[in-house]
Amino acid sequence: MPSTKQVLIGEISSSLEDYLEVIYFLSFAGKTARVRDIARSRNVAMSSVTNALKKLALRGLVRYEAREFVTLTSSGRSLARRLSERHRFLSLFLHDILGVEAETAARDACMMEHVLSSETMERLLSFSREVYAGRGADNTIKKPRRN
Amino acid sequence: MPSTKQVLIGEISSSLEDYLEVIYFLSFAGKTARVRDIARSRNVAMSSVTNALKKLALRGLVRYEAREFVTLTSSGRSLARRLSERHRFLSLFLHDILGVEAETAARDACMMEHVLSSETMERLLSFSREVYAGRGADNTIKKPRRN
DNA sequence: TTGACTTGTTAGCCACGGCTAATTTAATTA
DNA sequence: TAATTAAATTAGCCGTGGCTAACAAGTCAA
Repeated sequence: MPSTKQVLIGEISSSLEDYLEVIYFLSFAGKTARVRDIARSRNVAMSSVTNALKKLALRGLVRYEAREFVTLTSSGRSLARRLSERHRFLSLFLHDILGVEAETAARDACMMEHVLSSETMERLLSFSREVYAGRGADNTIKKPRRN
Repeated sequence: MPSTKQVLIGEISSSLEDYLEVIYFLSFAGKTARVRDIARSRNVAMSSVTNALKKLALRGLVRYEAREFVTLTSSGRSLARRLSERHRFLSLFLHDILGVEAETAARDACMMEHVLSSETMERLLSFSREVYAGRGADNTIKKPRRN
Protein backbone atom coordinates (compact mmCIF):
# COMPACT_ATOMS: atom_id res chain seq x y z
CA MET A 1 0.00 0.00 0.00
CA PRO A 2 1.23 3.50 -0.77
CA SER A 3 2.32 5.34 2.36
CA THR A 4 -0.43 7.90 2.45
CA LYS A 5 0.76 10.09 5.26
CA GLN A 6 -2.33 11.27 7.05
CA VAL A 7 -2.31 14.97 7.70
CA LEU A 8 -4.33 16.04 10.69
CA ILE A 9 -5.87 19.42 10.40
CA GLY A 10 -7.39 21.73 12.94
CA GLU A 11 -6.30 23.05 16.26
CA ILE A 12 -2.88 22.54 17.68
CA SER A 13 -2.02 22.65 21.38
CA SER A 14 -0.09 25.47 23.02
CA SER A 15 2.71 23.07 23.63
CA LEU A 16 3.02 22.13 19.98
CA GLU A 17 2.81 25.78 19.06
CA ASP A 18 5.75 26.46 21.32
CA TYR A 19 7.77 23.72 19.70
CA LEU A 20 6.98 25.14 16.30
CA GLU A 21 8.11 28.57 17.33
CA VAL A 22 11.33 27.29 18.79
CA ILE A 23 12.09 25.41 15.60
CA TYR A 24 11.37 28.56 13.66
CA PHE A 25 13.88 30.55 15.66
CA LEU A 26 16.51 27.88 15.61
CA SER A 27 16.35 27.56 11.88
CA PHE A 28 17.27 31.16 11.34
CA ALA A 29 20.81 31.88 10.30
CA GLY A 30 20.87 28.71 8.33
CA LYS A 31 21.14 26.78 11.54
CA THR A 32 19.26 23.54 11.43
CA ALA A 33 17.08 22.75 14.37
CA ARG A 34 18.45 19.76 16.22
CA VAL A 35 16.56 17.80 18.81
CA ARG A 36 19.12 18.72 21.40
CA ASP A 37 18.69 22.42 20.82
CA ILE A 38 14.94 22.28 20.75
CA ALA A 39 15.01 20.43 24.04
CA ARG A 40 17.33 23.00 25.53
CA SER A 41 15.25 25.93 24.35
CA ARG A 42 12.04 24.50 25.70
CA ASN A 43 13.65 23.08 28.78
CA VAL A 44 12.31 19.59 28.29
CA ALA A 45 13.86 16.17 27.82
CA MET A 46 14.92 15.17 24.33
CA SER A 47 12.39 12.38 24.34
CA SER A 48 9.64 14.92 24.69
CA VAL A 49 10.93 16.64 21.59
CA THR A 50 10.95 13.46 19.56
CA ASN A 51 7.40 12.92 20.59
CA ALA A 52 6.33 16.41 19.64
CA LEU A 53 8.07 16.20 16.29
CA LYS A 54 6.06 13.14 15.39
CA LYS A 55 2.86 14.97 16.09
CA LEU A 56 3.93 18.06 14.21
CA ALA A 57 4.89 15.90 11.25
CA LEU A 58 1.53 14.16 11.35
CA ARG A 59 -0.12 17.55 11.14
CA GLY A 60 2.02 18.51 8.19
CA LEU A 61 3.83 21.30 9.99
CA VAL A 62 7.35 19.93 9.93
CA ARG A 63 9.26 17.48 7.79
CA TYR A 64 10.72 14.93 10.10
CA GLU A 65 12.44 11.62 9.60
CA ALA A 66 14.09 9.98 12.55
CA ARG A 67 17.66 11.14 13.01
CA GLU A 68 17.46 13.66 10.23
CA PHE A 69 17.17 17.40 10.15
CA VAL A 70 13.88 18.94 11.04
CA THR A 71 12.52 21.55 8.69
CA LEU A 72 9.32 23.49 8.69
CA THR A 73 6.86 22.95 5.89
CA SER A 74 5.41 26.08 4.39
CA SER A 75 2.29 25.86 6.54
CA GLY A 76 4.44 25.17 9.56
CA ARG A 77 6.54 28.17 8.79
CA SER A 78 3.62 30.48 8.28
CA LEU A 79 2.02 29.37 11.52
CA ALA A 80 5.31 29.80 13.33
CA ARG A 81 5.74 33.23 11.86
CA ARG A 82 2.28 34.27 12.92
CA LEU A 83 2.93 33.04 16.42
CA SER A 84 6.23 34.77 16.77
CA GLU A 85 4.78 37.99 15.47
CA ARG A 86 2.06 37.73 18.05
CA HIS A 87 4.65 37.08 20.68
CA ARG A 88 6.81 39.97 19.69
CA PHE A 89 3.92 42.33 19.50
CA LEU A 90 2.39 41.22 22.78
CA SER A 91 5.55 41.59 24.77
CA LEU A 92 6.14 44.96 23.20
CA PHE A 93 2.67 46.00 24.12
CA LEU A 94 3.01 44.83 27.68
CA HIS A 95 6.39 46.35 28.17
CA ASP A 96 6.35 49.57 26.21
CA ILE A 97 2.76 50.58 26.49
CA LEU A 98 1.72 49.09 29.77
CA GLY A 99 5.09 49.32 31.47
CA VAL A 100 5.31 45.72 32.55
CA GLU A 101 8.78 44.58 33.46
CA ALA A 102 10.46 42.99 30.43
CA GLU A 103 10.83 39.49 31.72
CA THR A 104 7.29 39.30 33.02
CA ALA A 105 6.06 40.77 29.77
CA ALA A 106 7.79 38.02 27.83
CA ARG A 107 6.35 35.32 30.04
CA ASP A 108 2.83 36.67 29.82
CA ALA A 109 3.09 37.23 26.09
CA CYS A 110 4.16 33.65 25.71
CA MET A 111 0.92 32.45 27.16
CA MET A 112 -1.32 35.04 25.57
CA GLU A 113 -0.04 34.33 22.11
CA HIS A 114 -1.68 30.91 22.18
CA VAL A 115 -5.06 31.92 23.42
CA LEU A 116 -6.07 35.34 22.15
CA SER A 117 -8.64 35.52 19.39
CA SER A 118 -7.54 37.26 16.23
CA GLU A 119 -10.19 39.86 16.88
CA THR A 120 -8.55 40.85 20.14
CA MET A 121 -5.13 40.79 18.51
CA GLU A 122 -6.31 43.13 15.81
CA ARG A 123 -7.87 45.50 18.30
CA LEU A 124 -4.75 45.54 20.36
CA LEU A 125 -2.73 46.20 17.27
CA SER A 126 -4.77 49.09 15.98
CA PHE A 127 -4.93 50.47 19.46
CA SER A 128 -1.18 50.60 19.76
CA ARG A 129 -0.85 52.02 16.30
CA GLU A 130 -3.05 54.89 17.38
CA VAL A 131 -0.99 55.36 20.46
CA TYR A 132 2.23 55.45 18.53
CA ALA A 133 0.79 57.69 15.86
CA GLY A 134 0.76 60.26 18.62
CA ARG A 135 -2.93 60.77 18.37
CA GLY A 136 -3.17 59.81 21.96
CA ALA A 137 -5.78 57.38 22.88
CA ASP A 138 -8.59 59.75 23.62
CA ASN A 139 -9.98 59.45 20.24
CA THR A 140 -10.27 55.80 20.62
CA ILE A 141 -10.59 54.75 24.11
CA LYS A 142 -12.63 57.26 25.99
CA LYS A 143 -15.82 56.17 24.34
CA PRO A 144 -16.23 52.47 24.10
CA ARG A 145 -16.71 51.37 20.57
CA ARG A 146 -19.74 49.75 19.26
CA ASN A 147 -19.73 47.40 16.36
CA MET B 1 -4.79 7.75 63.78
CA PRO B 2 -6.71 11.02 63.52
CA SER B 3 -7.90 11.69 59.98
CA THR B 4 -5.50 14.45 59.14
CA LYS B 5 -6.81 15.60 55.81
CA GLN B 6 -3.80 16.54 53.76
CA VAL B 7 -4.09 19.95 52.22
CA LEU B 8 -2.12 20.45 49.05
CA ILE B 9 -0.86 23.92 48.55
CA GLY B 10 0.54 25.72 45.58
CA GLU B 11 -0.57 26.17 42.01
CA ILE B 12 -3.90 25.05 40.75
CA SER B 13 -4.71 24.26 37.10
CA SER B 14 -6.83 26.50 34.88
CA SER B 15 -9.42 23.79 34.82
CA LEU B 16 -9.72 23.67 38.59
CA GLU B 17 -9.82 27.44 38.67
CA ASP B 18 -12.75 27.36 36.31
CA TYR B 19 -14.56 24.89 38.52
CA LEU B 20 -13.97 27.09 41.50
CA GLU B 21 -15.35 30.11 39.73
CA VAL B 22 -18.44 28.27 38.59
CA ILE B 23 -19.10 27.10 42.12
CA TYR B 24 -18.65 30.64 43.31
CA PHE B 25 -21.27 31.94 40.90
CA LEU B 26 -23.67 29.12 41.55
CA SER B 27 -23.56 29.67 45.26
CA PHE B 28 -24.78 33.22 44.99
CA ALA B 29 -28.36 33.87 45.91
CA GLY B 30 -28.21 31.19 48.51
CA LYS B 31 -28.29 28.58 45.78
CA THR B 32 -26.17 25.61 46.58
CA ALA B 33 -23.88 24.38 43.88
CA ARG B 34 -25.00 20.94 42.78
CA VAL B 35 -22.89 18.62 40.71
CA ARG B 36 -25.47 18.72 37.96
CA ASP B 37 -25.33 22.50 37.70
CA ILE B 38 -21.58 22.68 37.79
CA ALA B 39 -21.46 20.14 35.01
CA ARG B 40 -23.93 22.11 32.97
CA SER B 41 -22.10 25.39 33.48
CA ARG B 42 -18.78 23.96 32.49
CA ASN B 43 -20.21 21.75 29.80
CA VAL B 44 -18.60 18.59 31.06
CA ALA B 45 -19.88 15.24 32.29
CA MET B 46 -20.93 14.92 35.90
CA SER B 47 -18.20 12.43 36.53
CA SER B 48 -15.65 15.05 35.62
CA VAL B 49 -17.14 17.32 38.23
CA THR B 50 -16.95 14.66 40.93
CA ASN B 51 -13.34 14.21 40.04
CA ALA B 52 -12.56 17.90 40.18
CA LEU B 53 -14.35 18.29 43.50
CA LYS B 54 -12.14 15.69 45.07
CA LYS B 55 -9.07 17.58 43.97
CA LEU B 56 -10.41 20.91 45.13
CA ALA B 57 -11.27 19.39 48.49
CA LEU B 58 -7.79 17.95 48.79
CA ARG B 59 -6.43 21.43 48.25
CA GLY B 60 -8.68 22.83 50.91
CA LEU B 61 -10.66 25.00 48.51
CA VAL B 62 -14.06 23.39 48.88
CA ARG B 63 -15.82 21.34 51.49
CA TYR B 64 -17.03 18.22 49.82
CA GLU B 65 -18.53 14.99 51.04
CA ALA B 66 -19.94 12.57 48.53
CA ARG B 67 -23.59 13.29 47.79
CA GLU B 68 -23.66 16.39 49.92
CA PHE B 69 -23.65 20.06 49.18
CA VAL B 70 -20.49 21.67 47.97
CA THR B 71 -19.37 24.83 49.70
CA LEU B 72 -16.34 26.99 49.28
CA THR B 73 -13.89 27.28 52.13
CA SER B 74 -12.71 30.77 52.90
CA SER B 75 -9.54 30.34 50.88
CA GLY B 76 -11.58 28.82 48.07
CA ARG B 77 -13.92 31.75 48.14
CA SER B 78 -11.18 34.32 48.14
CA LEU B 79 -9.43 32.66 45.22
CA ALA B 80 -12.73 32.42 43.35
CA ARG B 81 -13.44 36.04 44.03
CA ARG B 82 -10.05 37.10 42.79
CA LEU B 83 -10.53 35.09 39.63
CA SER B 84 -13.94 36.43 38.92
CA GLU B 85 -12.75 39.96 39.47
CA ARG B 86 -9.97 39.36 37.00
CA HIS B 87 -12.48 37.95 34.59
CA ARG B 88 -14.86 40.83 34.92
CA PHE B 89 -12.14 43.38 34.57
CA LEU B 90 -10.50 41.71 31.62
CA SER B 91 -13.67 41.38 29.61
CA LEU B 92 -14.52 44.96 30.42
CA PHE B 93 -11.12 46.04 29.26
CA LEU B 94 -11.33 44.08 26.06
CA HIS B 95 -14.82 45.22 25.27
CA ASP B 96 -15.04 48.78 26.47
CA ILE B 97 -11.52 49.98 25.93
CA LEU B 98 -10.36 47.86 23.05
CA GLY B 99 -13.74 47.46 21.37
CA VAL B 100 -13.67 43.70 21.12
CA GLU B 101 -17.06 42.13 20.52
CA ALA B 102 -18.63 41.12 23.85
CA GLU B 103 -18.72 37.39 23.35
CA THR B 104 -15.17 37.21 22.10
CA ALA B 105 -14.07 39.44 24.95
CA ALA B 106 -15.62 37.07 27.44
CA ARG B 107 -13.95 34.06 25.86
CA ASP B 108 -10.55 35.70 25.75
CA ALA B 109 -10.88 37.04 29.27
CA CYS B 110 -11.69 33.56 30.43
CA MET B 111 -8.34 32.32 29.25
CA MET B 112 -6.31 35.35 30.23
CA GLU B 113 -7.58 35.30 33.76
CA HIS B 114 -5.69 32.11 34.43
CA VAL B 115 -2.38 33.08 32.98
CA LEU B 116 -1.64 36.76 33.46
CA SER B 117 0.86 37.75 36.09
CA SER B 118 -0.39 40.04 38.78
CA GLU B 119 2.06 42.64 37.56
CA THR B 120 0.38 42.76 34.17
CA MET B 121 -3.03 42.80 35.80
CA GLU B 122 -2.05 45.78 37.91
CA ARG B 123 -0.65 47.64 34.95
CA LEU B 124 -3.74 46.99 32.95
CA LEU B 125 -5.83 48.17 35.83
CA SER B 126 -4.01 51.41 36.43
CA PHE B 127 -3.91 51.99 32.71
CA SER B 128 -7.67 51.77 32.43
CA ARG B 129 -8.11 53.92 35.48
CA GLU B 130 -6.11 56.61 33.79
CA VAL B 131 -8.18 56.24 30.67
CA TYR B 132 -11.39 56.51 32.57
CA ALA B 133 -10.13 59.40 34.64
CA GLY B 134 -10.26 61.31 31.39
CA ARG B 135 -6.61 62.12 31.46
CA GLY B 136 -6.32 60.50 28.13
CA ALA B 137 -3.54 58.12 27.71
CA ASP B 138 -0.89 60.44 26.45
CA ASN B 139 0.41 61.04 29.82
CA THR B 140 0.93 57.45 30.38
CA ILE B 141 1.47 55.60 27.27
CA LYS B 142 3.48 57.70 24.92
CA LYS B 143 6.63 57.25 26.83
CA PRO B 144 7.27 53.74 27.96
CA ARG B 145 7.69 53.55 31.66
CA ARG B 146 10.75 52.57 33.43
CA ASN B 147 10.73 50.94 36.80
C1' DT C 1 -44.59 0.05 48.59
C1' DT C 2 -42.82 -0.31 44.41
C1' DG C 3 -41.29 1.40 40.24
C1' DA C 4 -39.19 4.99 37.62
C1' DC C 5 -36.68 9.17 37.32
C1' DT C 6 -32.92 12.05 38.74
C1' DT C 7 -28.65 12.73 40.72
C1' DG C 8 -24.18 11.29 41.88
C1' DT C 9 -20.32 8.10 42.08
C1' DT C 10 -17.21 4.54 40.52
C1' DA C 11 -14.56 2.07 37.23
C1' DG C 12 -12.15 2.04 33.40
C1' DC C 13 -10.91 4.06 29.13
C1' DC C 14 -8.48 7.79 26.26
C1' DA C 15 -5.15 11.63 24.58
C1' DC C 16 -1.80 14.82 26.06
C1' DG C 17 2.64 16.09 27.53
C1' DG C 18 5.84 15.47 30.61
C1' DC C 19 9.62 12.14 32.63
C1' DT C 20 13.58 8.34 33.20
C1' DA C 21 16.11 4.42 31.67
C1' DA C 22 17.62 1.63 28.12
C1' DT C 23 18.97 1.30 23.60
C1' DT C 24 20.53 2.49 18.97
C1' DT C 25 22.96 5.27 15.79
C1' DA C 26 26.42 8.41 14.46
C1' DA C 27 30.62 10.97 15.07
C1' DT C 28 35.10 11.62 17.00
C1' DT C 29 39.34 10.49 18.63
C1' DA C 30 43.05 7.56 20.25
C1' DT D 1 39.92 0.52 13.12
C1' DA D 2 38.19 0.28 17.64
C1' DA D 3 36.58 2.54 21.50
C1' DT D 4 34.34 6.28 23.42
C1' DT D 5 31.13 9.83 23.55
C1' DA D 6 27.19 12.39 22.02
C1' DA D 7 22.64 12.54 19.96
C1' DA D 8 18.36 10.54 19.16
C1' DT D 9 14.87 7.16 19.79
C1' DT D 10 12.08 3.79 22.18
C1' DA D 11 9.64 1.82 25.94
C1' DG D 12 7.25 2.44 29.71
C1' DC D 13 5.79 5.25 33.49
C1' DC D 14 3.01 9.31 35.61
C1' DG D 15 -0.60 13.09 36.44
C1' DT D 16 -4.30 15.71 34.33
C1' DG D 17 -8.72 16.09 32.69
C1' DG D 18 -11.82 14.61 29.71
C1' DC D 19 -15.28 10.62 28.45
C1' DT D 20 -18.87 6.48 28.77
C1' DA D 21 -21.13 2.81 31.07
C1' DA D 22 -22.59 0.71 35.08
C1' DC D 23 -24.16 1.09 39.48
C1' DA D 24 -26.12 3.35 43.90
C1' DA D 25 -28.99 6.37 46.33
C1' DG D 26 -32.74 9.42 46.88
C1' DT D 27 -37.32 11.20 45.49
C1' DC D 28 -41.67 11.09 43.86
C1' DA D 29 -45.92 9.25 42.02
C1' DA D 30 -49.08 5.71 41.26
